[in-house]
Amino acid sequence: MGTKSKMESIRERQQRILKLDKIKQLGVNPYPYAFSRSHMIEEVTKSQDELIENEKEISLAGRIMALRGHGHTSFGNIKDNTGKIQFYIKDEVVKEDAFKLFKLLDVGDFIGVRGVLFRTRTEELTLRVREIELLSKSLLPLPEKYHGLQNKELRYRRRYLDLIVNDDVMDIFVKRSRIIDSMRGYLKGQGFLEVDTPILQSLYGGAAARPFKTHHNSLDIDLYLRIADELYLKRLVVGGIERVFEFSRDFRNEGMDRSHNPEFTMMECYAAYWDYNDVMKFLEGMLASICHDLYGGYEITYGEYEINLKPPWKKKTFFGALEEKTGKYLKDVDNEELEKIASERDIDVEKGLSRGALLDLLFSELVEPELIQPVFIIDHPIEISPLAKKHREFDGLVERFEPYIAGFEIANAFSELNDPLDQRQRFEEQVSKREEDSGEFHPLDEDYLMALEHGLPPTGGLGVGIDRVVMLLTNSHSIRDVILFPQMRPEESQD
RNA sequence: GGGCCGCUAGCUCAUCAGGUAGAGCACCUGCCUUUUAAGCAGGUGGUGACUGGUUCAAGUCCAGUGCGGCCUACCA
Repeated sequence: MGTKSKMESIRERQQRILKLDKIKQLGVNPYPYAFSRSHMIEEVTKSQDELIENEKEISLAGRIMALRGHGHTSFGNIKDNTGKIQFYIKDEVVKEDAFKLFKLLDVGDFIGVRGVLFRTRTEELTLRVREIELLSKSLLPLPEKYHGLQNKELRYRRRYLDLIVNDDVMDIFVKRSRIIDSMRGYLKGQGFLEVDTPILQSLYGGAAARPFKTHHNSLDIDLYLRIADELYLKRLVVGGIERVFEFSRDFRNEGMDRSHNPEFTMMECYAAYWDYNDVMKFLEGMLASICHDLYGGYEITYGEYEINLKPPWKKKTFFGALEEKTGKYLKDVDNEELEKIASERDIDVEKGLSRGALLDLLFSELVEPELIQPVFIIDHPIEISPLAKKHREFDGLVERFEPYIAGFEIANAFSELNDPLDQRQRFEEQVSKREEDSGEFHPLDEDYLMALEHGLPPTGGLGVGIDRVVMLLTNSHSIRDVILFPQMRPEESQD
């Protein structure tokens, strides 16, 4: 049978190819090179009174979104990146060939039009077309004009259609871009330098996650896609870049769900001479500023919640928050007791979990879901924070914080561990624990330790989950709605 | 990984109890010089995700596979 092409079964495509031939017979190139437009549609809408009054000839370009033919005339709509406008074309107004061409156009085609604005009987702003140019002929039809594209699978796989048809989707990705601009501007305004560090790393680190593995042919070595850029950025602080940041695409070879995509974007930044208190102030200020840039205020709606991002945000210690829920201060409580507390609350506990894992579990089950308004959870147990500096006051804790908003963690930060001998010891503990768990060999990052031994100043560091921030600020409930091309299984297996 | 649900025309969806499929939009033909989910008349379009089973007969029942959605778990 050979390959069955879905395309070839579409009759409409064949119809459009016939039209394409007729267009060529008119001497028209259906795929010309450029078109100069005088206005964007949004500008036209804004200054419509003036444009109508002066009968100013304008030119617009865009995709045909609708056609309503009436014999000798036609109405239609074109859409550009700023909006949509109705046009009106009448056979007596345009040249004969132009009307012939128009009759061969379809919804989905790109056109350029020149003419003068007027208002119809129903007061709709409309361009009376004097000249029309085909800018690109489309062969496949757009989704249905009223219901649009609903099927989520198709929306993710053919995001371009989703963007054409669902304005709110376009809006999310415009906002995503603006959020990143705003964050970058804020960082630069505070003297941070943007850098690029390796994505292909021979040794991965900076987080606890399984990596993607690849191979470099001419070096004949295995490489990993980074799971974090933390260790490289701190090398740069050692190198004298006192404030440094990177928007880092990270890759983690783990499960996917509403808040995890295998590749995602993290903004990490490091500032010499800051501790985690400084970072907290910085972060709340930055997020509030981004929100203000976007919406002109600090209040946002996320699902059923009204959230206020205005600083200062509350702070709760990790164990303090747990104590509120369990009535017990758990810092010095042993594993057996922790397991008991979990099972009393119907939390499934696997046997042999480490103390850190148990605490983490209790926290995410009991505390996390209730952290709706912005709050900094601070001073985590040392077991789950191998890169954070020991707490200046409390034994067994580190100077770390995680801000929670709307029930999920949006960042992770600490006073960076800059004692090279302490770091070595913590790495060694991590490594042996991981080897126990997975049976794999995990080499120490000696190169990073060497950098630390040359001296890292006191440093505050921060990693912000960009996708989650975008979710929060666009009221999106799946990470797939804020990533243009989320990871999907291939549609057809290749033979 | 587990549970539930979905997959029917390009798109959005029907098809109640098994009798070889329908609508709207889109497309084609005709009519229509201010319409806007334009209208009117006529028409084309389906390997019912895929594979197998039960049955005289399967989109419909059963099993498996694929892809997806929601929930859940794992994972920071």
